[in-house]
Amino acid sequence: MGKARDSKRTQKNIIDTAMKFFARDGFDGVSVDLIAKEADINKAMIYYYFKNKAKLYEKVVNTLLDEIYKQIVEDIKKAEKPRDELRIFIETFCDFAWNNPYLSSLMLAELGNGAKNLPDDMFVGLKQIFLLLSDILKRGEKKGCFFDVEPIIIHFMITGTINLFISTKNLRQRVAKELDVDVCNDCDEKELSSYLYKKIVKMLGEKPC
Amino acid sequence: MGKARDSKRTQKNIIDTAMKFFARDGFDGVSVDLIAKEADINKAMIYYYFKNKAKLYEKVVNTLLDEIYKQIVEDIKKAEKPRDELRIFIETFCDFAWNNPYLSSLMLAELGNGAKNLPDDMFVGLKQIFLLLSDILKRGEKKGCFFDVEPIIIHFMITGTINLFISTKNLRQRVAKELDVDVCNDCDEKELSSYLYKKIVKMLGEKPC
DNA sequence: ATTATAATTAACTAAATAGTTAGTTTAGGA
DNA sequence: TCCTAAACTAACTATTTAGTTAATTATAAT
Repeated sequence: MGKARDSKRTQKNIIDTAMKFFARDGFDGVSVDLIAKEADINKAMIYYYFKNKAKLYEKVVNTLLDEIYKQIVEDIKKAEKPRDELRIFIETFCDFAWNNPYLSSLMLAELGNGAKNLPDDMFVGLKQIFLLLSDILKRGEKKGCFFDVEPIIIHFMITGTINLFISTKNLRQRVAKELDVDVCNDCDEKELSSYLYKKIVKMLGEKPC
Repeated sequence: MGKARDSKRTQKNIIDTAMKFFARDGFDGVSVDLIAKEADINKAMIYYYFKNKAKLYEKVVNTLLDEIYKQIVEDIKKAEKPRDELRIFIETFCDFAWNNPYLSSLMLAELGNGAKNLPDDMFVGLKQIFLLLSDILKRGEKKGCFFDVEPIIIHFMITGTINLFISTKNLRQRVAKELDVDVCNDCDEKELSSYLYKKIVKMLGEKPC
């Protein structure tokens, strides 16, 4: 029944549980005791495998950012033109965040507080993703496909919007129940990404390429 | 020397200090002891005036959201056409957030975790601001000034981008130092809001009105 | 001046917290 | 089969935490 000792499984178990609670309650909002209890392991195992709480958090964020980065790099190979690259960047980011909703909460929390929980060599993950998009936009601009591009702002417009949309799912339902106002409650990730792409292209697009 | 008893001043002092630390470290990241120490008042005063930590947090968020809402409502009176309203919404939001940088961190933190720290009757502030923009966009759409508007997404594109840009000031400097890449470090709030307005109008604009 | 009340303080409690330690169990190779 | 190192446990410590309490000081109206 899988109760045998298995360090890989134990570690994954810890990371998955930690991810869930860090995303919901933030770094300071979760106790190591709780993570241990929810993961159904002895608390000392967390210190055994991850040294301390901060390192565990680091590992959690790193894991997510690394996965999404690799996924985008992989998907983007299919693209030929800058617009396709942009579309795939948006689609893949959106898809991944939709299916790993902890990512959005964690990214917003980290960016909101200036990545104070992330040590110097660790916010590499955030940089990588930004550089990927920045590169797409700049090459596109040189080719004349995009114009008047301010990469960091466009980056926030895309990833920020997706992260906010996903992490406010419950909040938006709450609003919709109380008010007679459309907050796109029935929109899924495909609709979000296609709307976003359409709008961003309209905003940046010079000629179609 | 202003050492005399003054309940108003004491309360403001507590709120201002709490705001600063809640923005930096989040609700769970700050202790009441620290706030008291930094505000140079006795901890019991916090409980005397605000009942408990959660209520203090509520007061802090409420204060900021209320101020910005009123400011936008005030400024927007000058507008005549929908595009002017949109421009003023962006400008005022941007200006206020730039000069009260705690707002951005707090908004991102609250939205990121689904406003779990905000009781039901309190995320009114967030709703109000959204409804203001939503109204501008919808009326503009009816008049044929904007087209294909999805209010909640546009709202996140505007406020999310501004909040992220402002709360990542330090982070962006760190990135710029390490990499040879432009992250708009010299941009001030005027440049941010004018770029944003220009792009949003290009994105939504049907005819100029 | 007296008094009631609002503002303030220091010292306290009980629970929760991150992290440790010393010892025990298990699996797999010799 | 025995031995060793990795995987695991229970019980602990020292600190920090939110919140309380009872007593004290200042203020402003009578």
